[in-house]
Amino acid sequence: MSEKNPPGEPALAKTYDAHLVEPQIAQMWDKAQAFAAGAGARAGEDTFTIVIPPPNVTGSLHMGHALNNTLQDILVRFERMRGKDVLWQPGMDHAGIATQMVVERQLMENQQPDRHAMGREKFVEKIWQWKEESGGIIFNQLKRLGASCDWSRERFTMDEGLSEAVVEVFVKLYNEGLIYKDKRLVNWDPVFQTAISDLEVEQKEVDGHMWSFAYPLVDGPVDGITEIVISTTRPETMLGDGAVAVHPSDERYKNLIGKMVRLPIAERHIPIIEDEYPDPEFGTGAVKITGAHDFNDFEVARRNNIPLIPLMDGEAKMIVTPENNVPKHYEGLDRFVARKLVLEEIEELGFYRGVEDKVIAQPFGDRSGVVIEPMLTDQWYVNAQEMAKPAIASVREGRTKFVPKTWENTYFNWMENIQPWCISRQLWWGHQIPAWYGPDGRIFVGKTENEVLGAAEQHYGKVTVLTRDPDVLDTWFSSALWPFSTLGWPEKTPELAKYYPTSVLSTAFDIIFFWVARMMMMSLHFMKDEDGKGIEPFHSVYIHPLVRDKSGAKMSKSKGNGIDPLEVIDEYGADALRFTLAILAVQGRDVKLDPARIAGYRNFGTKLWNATRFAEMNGVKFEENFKPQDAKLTINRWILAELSRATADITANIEKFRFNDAAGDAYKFVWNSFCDWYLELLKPVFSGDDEAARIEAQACAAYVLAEIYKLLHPFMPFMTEELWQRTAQRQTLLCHASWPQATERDDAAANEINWLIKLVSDIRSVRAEMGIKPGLMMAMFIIDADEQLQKRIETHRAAIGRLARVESIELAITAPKGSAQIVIDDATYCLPLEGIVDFSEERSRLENELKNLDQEISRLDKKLSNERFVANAPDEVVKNERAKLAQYQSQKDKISAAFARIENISGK
RNA sequence: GGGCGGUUAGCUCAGUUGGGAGAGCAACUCGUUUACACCGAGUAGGUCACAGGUUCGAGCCCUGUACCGCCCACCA
Repeated sequence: MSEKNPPGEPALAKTYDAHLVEPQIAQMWDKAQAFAAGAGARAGEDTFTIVIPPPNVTGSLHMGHALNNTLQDILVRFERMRGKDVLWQPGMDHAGIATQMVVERQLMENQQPDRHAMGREKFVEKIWQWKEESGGIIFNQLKRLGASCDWSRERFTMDEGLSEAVVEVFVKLYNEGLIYKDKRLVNWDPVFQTAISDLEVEQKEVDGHMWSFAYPLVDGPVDGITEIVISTTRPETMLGDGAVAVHPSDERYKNLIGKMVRLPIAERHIPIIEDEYPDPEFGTGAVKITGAHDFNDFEVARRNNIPLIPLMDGEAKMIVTPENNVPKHYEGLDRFVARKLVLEEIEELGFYRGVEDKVIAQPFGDRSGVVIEPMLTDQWYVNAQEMAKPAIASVREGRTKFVPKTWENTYFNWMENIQPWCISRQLWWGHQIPAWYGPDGRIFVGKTENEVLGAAEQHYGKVTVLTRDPDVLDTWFSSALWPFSTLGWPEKTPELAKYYPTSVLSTAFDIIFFWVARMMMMSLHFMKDEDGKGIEPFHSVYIHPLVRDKSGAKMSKSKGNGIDPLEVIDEYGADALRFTLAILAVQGRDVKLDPARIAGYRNFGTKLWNATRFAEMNGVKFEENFKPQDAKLTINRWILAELSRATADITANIEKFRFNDAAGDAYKFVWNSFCDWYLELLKPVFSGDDEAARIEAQACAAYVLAEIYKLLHPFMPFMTEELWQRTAQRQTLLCHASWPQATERDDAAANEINWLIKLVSDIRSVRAEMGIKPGLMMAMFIIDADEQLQKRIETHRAAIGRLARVESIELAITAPKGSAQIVIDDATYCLPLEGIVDFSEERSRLENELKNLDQEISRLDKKLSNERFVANAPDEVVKNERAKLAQYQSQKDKISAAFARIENISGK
């Protein structure tokens, strides 16, 4: 007689302590350099590269970062386990305006001299100092999240190599005529006193007014008309008017074209011109033209040769010049103060013609939050229209794909209407533009000062002093080079050869224009194959959802509804946060994050932990020699089949970026299949007399657990690595273990266990509905049990007994008096209830079942008696429906019989 | 003004080629049998926004309507 197998003392603690484990695991990975480029790769496999969207050097981790980097890490860990040569390239960008802002504020707070007093060189030095001390804290935060970047390869957009790339690109594009300098209107931020690009301007609707002013005709009435009335939402700009425009078709003004009007206050004479721009239906149909402070007016002025008359300085304060002839008392006034004054004076002068309230769209600087002023300045531009062409073609022709695909529309829409990209910024922090000016203003562009000095000498015929352009480049200019500059370009490094092009880019939709589009343009221009064709920087662009709070509002500091990922990690662990974000990351829909969900998925981790603990208590040990295909026990064959199915599903879903489905598949397999049924069904095996069965079960459980650790590793890297290390003498880290393979499934075993699950569930339902005490052991009798069923009963007698609280199972010809009866397939299972419960309960239960069956049967009946269905539907569908109907019919017969018996017994 | 997305259980959402409406959470009823109360067993809950159409058959495809959200756009 073999000895029972008593549960052993567990070595694992009762609950998992993320706080304790995560730093230890992180350290272990770090020590092993587990995430270095190519670490764990198997020979003959492809490379897999992701460049991290570089966070701002000033940044700290918010939920959007947590989501994006979790998803990237899932991909990276998944591919690494698949044996690929993986590089996840980390780095950050210098964030021109943001960083300069931070340091300037710091100077102010410490009552130190401001940057102007300090001078450029010292100020930039100060920023570098700030960067060393407080920049890049986000990297430690990403490490806490478990991001498996190759941290040894960290880059910074301002470091030496990347700066070299920037200069190289600028000079080349300049020489090709794709970068040029131009004087035109730009979006000017009066707070930061720099130009910004269109993308950094946010149009917002605000309550405003539209005022009307009259400009009198200089040479007296025409057709009885003495003045022309214009409307404006920005009265102060009238001081800079260069003309009044009307539509050529506008009969009202036909005879006024070419006449002069007097501009009040500025007391200048300006012409009435015709142009297609004014809409005769809108307002008075006459538009004032302020070419130097309005984008539309600028175009009108340009094509009609109307002078552009600037009114403001860099702080958007009024200036007085001979050209604008603005009265002296306006000098230095803020534009909004000047607005009031113009209104007052116009009214005093008698030219005021009314006002109406109006919602107007106004441009705001995305960083400064103040109203942007269109200003006439010299700036550097990229000919984006030209560079967009190959970038559009790549997506059109499917060489780069967006996921979800719908974002391609957004991409095309923007790319096809792209405007020149203003790349110069009047800041000090950034890549200074490699352009120098001669005494006559001639431009010399080159990689180094020596290079341009040589060129200047040649041009002027003597050594000439040049002045360098003080401006720096838009931060996005250097970010646009990220996929190749981080790999060493312009040097021909082995990394560049190996890891470019990258595989996937993961980012938020609002970055498509800022970054994705520009990486496409730059990469296609500079990275060429042997035939000179541009190579796309990545094959897939995954656009991740936005994280919102649980009621759908955007998380923001000002609203105070943000959830700090670091606080979440402190409370629940990084694994819980990651799993939650992954299972919520549905394509094409925002993530609404409810903290309750995080607790729920933390529980999932605990569940797995305890499953391992339970296994350990029952002598489950990893057996190198266990061969899943040789498993004999039905229950083992079943769980292996389920494992295979889960493996296939999870793999396919990660490949498709369906993170929520992948996480959901893993969740269901672990909790519902493995814990709820497999471990429960193994309990009698562990405590039973069949030693061979026990040994196989122990090995199989260990095997499945190990596969679970692998499958969950991309989602919950810390806990799974910990369990992996603790459950066997492992030669490898889990993060380098081979990703599971789906195998052939045993359908017979699946059928058998599904029957068992159904039987146990049904018995439990009946017991609960009848109000039978949970502890009460019952007898069961089976009618119409065929040979196969009898065999199954023998196999699973112990399991049924334990899980359904059934102490004896016997065959019978008829149902014993007063039984509850369950019909599964062709057999009827009877639980004698006499003396235990009232039969009215059982009667109504059976009635209910009959009602449901009748409904299904009549539905199918109707369907199948519809000739058109039988004629038109595929044969297979019709066959299935017929089979279902037959099954329901037979089930109905059995239940009717059971019902009749009950009626007999209760003597009703 | 143009474009995109959404509307499915009390809440948050799945539902990938049209073929018997699903999950998690919450609720309710029970409960400690070899792990886990961060647990187990069970129960209830839906006119798939609305109106048409295509089809043997529609949550899914088409048309329209309503409401919500987002993006882009220069009406002074």
